[in-house]
Amino acid sequence: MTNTTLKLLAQQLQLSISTVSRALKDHPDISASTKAKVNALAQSLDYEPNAYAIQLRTQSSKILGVIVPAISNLFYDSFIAAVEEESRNNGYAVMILQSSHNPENELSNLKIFRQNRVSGVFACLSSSTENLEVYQKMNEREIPVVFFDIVPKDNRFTKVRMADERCAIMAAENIIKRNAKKVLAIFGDEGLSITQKRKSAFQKFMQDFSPKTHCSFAHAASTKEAEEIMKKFADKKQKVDTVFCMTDEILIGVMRKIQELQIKVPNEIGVISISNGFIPNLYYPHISYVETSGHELGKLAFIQMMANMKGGKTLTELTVDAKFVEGGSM
Amino acid sequence: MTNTTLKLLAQQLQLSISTVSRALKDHPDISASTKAKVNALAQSLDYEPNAYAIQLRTQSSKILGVIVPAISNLFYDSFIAAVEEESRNNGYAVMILQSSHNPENELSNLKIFRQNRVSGVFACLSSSTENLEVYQKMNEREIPVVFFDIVPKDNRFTKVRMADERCAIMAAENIIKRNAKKVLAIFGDEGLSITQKRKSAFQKFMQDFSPKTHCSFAHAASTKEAEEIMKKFADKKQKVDTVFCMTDEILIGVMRKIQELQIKVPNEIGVISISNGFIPNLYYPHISYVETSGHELGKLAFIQMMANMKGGKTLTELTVDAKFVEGGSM
DNA sequence: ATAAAAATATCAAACGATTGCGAAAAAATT
DNA sequence: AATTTTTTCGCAATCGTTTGATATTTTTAT
Repeated sequence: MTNTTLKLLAQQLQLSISTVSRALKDHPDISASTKAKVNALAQSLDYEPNAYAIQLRTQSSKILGVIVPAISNLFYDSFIAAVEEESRNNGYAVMILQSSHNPENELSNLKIFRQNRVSGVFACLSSSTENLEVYQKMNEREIPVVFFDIVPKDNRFTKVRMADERCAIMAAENIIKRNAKKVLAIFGDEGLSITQKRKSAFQKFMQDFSPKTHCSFAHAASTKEAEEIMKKFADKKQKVDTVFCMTDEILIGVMRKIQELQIKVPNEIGVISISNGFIPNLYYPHISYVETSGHELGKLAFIQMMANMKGGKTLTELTVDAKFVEGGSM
Repeated sequence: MTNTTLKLLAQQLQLSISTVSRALKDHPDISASTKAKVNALAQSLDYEPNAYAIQLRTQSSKILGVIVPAISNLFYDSFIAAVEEESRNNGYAVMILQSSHNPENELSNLKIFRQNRVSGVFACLSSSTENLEVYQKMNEREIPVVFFDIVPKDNRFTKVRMADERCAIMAAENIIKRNAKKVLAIFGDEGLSITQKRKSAFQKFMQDFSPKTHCSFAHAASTKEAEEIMKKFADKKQKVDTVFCMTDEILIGVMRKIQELQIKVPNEIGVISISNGFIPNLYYPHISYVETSGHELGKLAFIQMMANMKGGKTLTELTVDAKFVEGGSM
C-alpha cells in the first residue's frame, strides 16, 4: 500500500496540488468549503505529510541529534528522557546515537547527523575527544551545538552543565559539618575536566575551611576500582571515617565493600556522593548526596538549543545548580 | 554557510550532476580519473549527501523508530543501546520516542514516525494500549513492526520477548531447591500480559512440584508498593523465609525494607528476582536472579527487523532464553 | 578505413511538498 | 453596464538526488 500524497488528494478532488497544500495549512486564500472537503479526504485517506519532501523544500528539519557516551546510564538516560519530552512538545523528534566513549564513533555519528540535516545537536564529549573541529564546522553551518555534562574548555561553544564546583563544595561542607577526621575522597576519571573541577574545588574548600582534616584522594574509573580502593582503606588500621564518592559507579563499589565488611553507616563511616539520587536511595540508610539532575540539565539544554536556533548565538555556559539531599549516611 | 551539493560539485568540475553522482558511488560507467577528481573535491568541500533528497527519491529511509514507555529504565535503556548499536553498524539511525505509558503519546509518536517515513518500528506497548489498529496499518504500509517486551496477544504481529514462563519457572525451581516453606511472591502490574504469564507459570510450577510450600501472592506497581508489602509480611509473626521479586522496582522496595529491618540475607530470608543483573549486584550478598537481558533482546529484535524488511513477513514470536545467576541470597 | 563494440558522460524525469506570481471567477463599487 | 476589488485557485519553479535512456567519444575488430 502506497502513501497518500498531495497529488493523490488533488486528483481525487479535481483540484491543484497547491490548493490542496494550502487548504491543509489553513491558508486564507482557500475557501472554507474547499478546506472542509480537502480535510475530510485527507483524514479518510490517512494523509501524513512527507517530512523528507518538506525538509528538502524548506531546508529545515525538525530533528535534533543527541550524542551520549552511553544511553544505558542513570544520568544520561534521564537527560535524554528530558530532551525527548521537551522536543516532542515542541514538534521535534530526537535522534540518539552513542559514542561509547570512542572518538571514531563520535565522528561517524556526527556524519549521520549531517546527512540527516538535523537542526541541532546536543553533545556530550567522549572522554578522549581531542579534536573539536567537526563541532566548529557544524556551528559554521549554522547547526547549533549544545554541549552538556562533559563539555569542551574552549569557549567558542554553548555549554550546559552541572555546577561542578558547587557540587564538590557542598559535599565538602557536609563532610566538615560531620566533623570528619579522616576522609577518603574518590574521584572519577582523571582525564576529564569535570573531574578536575570537582576535585580542585573540593580540595581547596577542605584546605581553606578545615585544614586539619586529613584527606586521602583516589581515582576510580570503574565500580571495580572503587571497590578495591575502598577495600584498601578499610583494611588499614586507622580507618577513614568518611568517604566521598564523586559518581554513582564509585558509590556502588564503595557500598559493596561496606556491606560486605559490615561496616556500619553512618556510625563507623559516613558516606556522601554526587548523584541523581537513584542509587543513593537504594540503600538503608539512604546515602546523603548532592543532587545532579540529568532531567533538569536536559530541560536547560533544550532551552539553550531553542535560543540558539531562534536568535543570535548565545555562547554562554549555563549551569544547573545543585542541592544537598540528606539521606542518613552522614 | 550553505551545504555542498552535487550541483555545486558538478559546476566546479564542469561535469554533469549525474556524472558526479555516479562517480561518488563508484559506478562502473565512470572512468577512474574522473572518479578521483570528484572524490577529491567532495572531500575538500566536505560533501555529505542529503538524506532527505535520497529518501525522497528512493522512497526508503534509513531510520528506525523505537517506542518505549520510558527511556530512563534499566531494562529499556539497554535494549535501546543494543538496537542503536546494531543499527549504526548496519547503516541505520534510530529515532527514539517515549510513550510514558500513555496511549495518546504512543499515537503521536507513531505519527512522527510516519511523517519521517521510518522504515521500521520497534514498539513496546504502553500498559493501557488497547487499540492496535495503528500498528496494523503500519504493517499494511509495509512498515515492519517488531514488538518487544510488552507485546500484543494478537498473533498477526512479529514479537520478541523474554521467555517469561521460563523465567518464572527457573525462579520457582530455585525456591524449591532452597527448601522454602513460606514464600512471598511479588509480581508487577496486574494488567500486563507479561505479569500474567510469569505469575501463572510460577504458580503452576510451585503447585505441581512443591504443593506443600505456602505461597502468598502480591502485586506491586511501584517500588513504594513493594516496600509496603514487604513491611506487612515482615511484621507478621510467622515470617516468610523467601521472597520472589518479579521486577527490579519490586526488588528495590523489598531490599530497602530488608536493610532497614536488618533482616539477614540469606539466613533469615532468601531473595530472588528477575532482572538484568544491575540492581541485584548492588547488594551484598549479591541477589540471585534470573537474567533477562535487554541487550540480548535488542539484538534479537534487530535481527527480526532485518528479516522482516528483507523478505516475506515472518510473523513469529521469538524469545530470548533466561539463565539463572547465583548471587548468594538464596 | 569502416563498422561494431565498449567506455564515458549527459539529459531529463521523477520523488512530494512549498510558494511567488498570475489568472479566472465572483462580488462590490461606480 | 462597466470597472474595480476581492476571493479563490492554478502554474511552474524549486529543494538534492537517483536512474533509465541517449548521446558522444574511444577502442577494437573486420
